[in-house]
Amino acid sequence: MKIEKLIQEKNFKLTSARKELLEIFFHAKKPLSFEDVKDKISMDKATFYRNISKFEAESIVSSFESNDKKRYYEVQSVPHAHFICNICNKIECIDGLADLKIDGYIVEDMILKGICKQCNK
Amino acid sequence: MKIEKLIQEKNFKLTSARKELLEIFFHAKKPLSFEDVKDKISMDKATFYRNISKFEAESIVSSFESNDKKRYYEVQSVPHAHFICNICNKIECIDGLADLKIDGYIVEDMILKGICKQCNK
DNA sequence: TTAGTTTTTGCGACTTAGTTGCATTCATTC
DNA sequence: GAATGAATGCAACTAAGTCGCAAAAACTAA
Repeated sequence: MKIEKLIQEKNFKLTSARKELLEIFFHAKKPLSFEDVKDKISMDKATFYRNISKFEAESIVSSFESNDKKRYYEVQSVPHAHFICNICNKIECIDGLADLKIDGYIVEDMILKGICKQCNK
Repeated sequence: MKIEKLIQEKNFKLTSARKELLEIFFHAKKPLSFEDVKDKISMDKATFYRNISKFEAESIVSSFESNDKKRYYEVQSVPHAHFICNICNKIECIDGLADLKIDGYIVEDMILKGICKQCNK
């Protein structure tokens, strides 16, 4: 099971909270907030945030703030941009954008805001 | 005085809170949060947020969330991107990026995150 | 100028995402 | 299968932003 292996590689204790969390994030098609996760599994928010913060420190997940004051998390995989709709607040992953070079800066993440396909009809 | 005129054009009452706020934002070189503003002038946060929200509704200012859970505001002028440093959290305006076209979407804003010039030394 | 109406302000109470301290429970190691 | 160090859950807390309300300021017309 690759999730168990990943946890042990990082020298984290193998707890069911961690397994459940990573299970959810590895199967998610889009970034999730704590609210999204707690609808799927019962977990104290302190446990969620403490584990997520460890996962981020180990570069297993990455995160960003959306329009709704919530932070969204996803498993780090292929670099891609995120589109946040200013009308419906939906978050979508956008692949295939050439990565941006700006002199002297390292661009690690790109967030686009505007009007999504659904709302632009 | 262009600020007075602007307020009156929008049919807002000409109060000193509004004049002071717009004065600050028109002269700012980068987006500001409420915290930044209250260091410059004494203003109740409710007054700040209520006025800012009116300015946004009238497209006088625009805003985005940063890494630090705060919202940053600036006067709407030439469209440009923002760079947020993941290390020092500083926000910079980035001009001269070609605007991105994505089929079916309207891109209104671009936020880049990564490592800024200062931190990348 | 003033009297009347409406809008804005400031205060305090509230909301909500996220954090922290602490006692209990659990995973690991010998 | 005990010892021990880390992880969990709970409750209390923090901080950005919102809301209701009474007082104050802006505009309007006489």
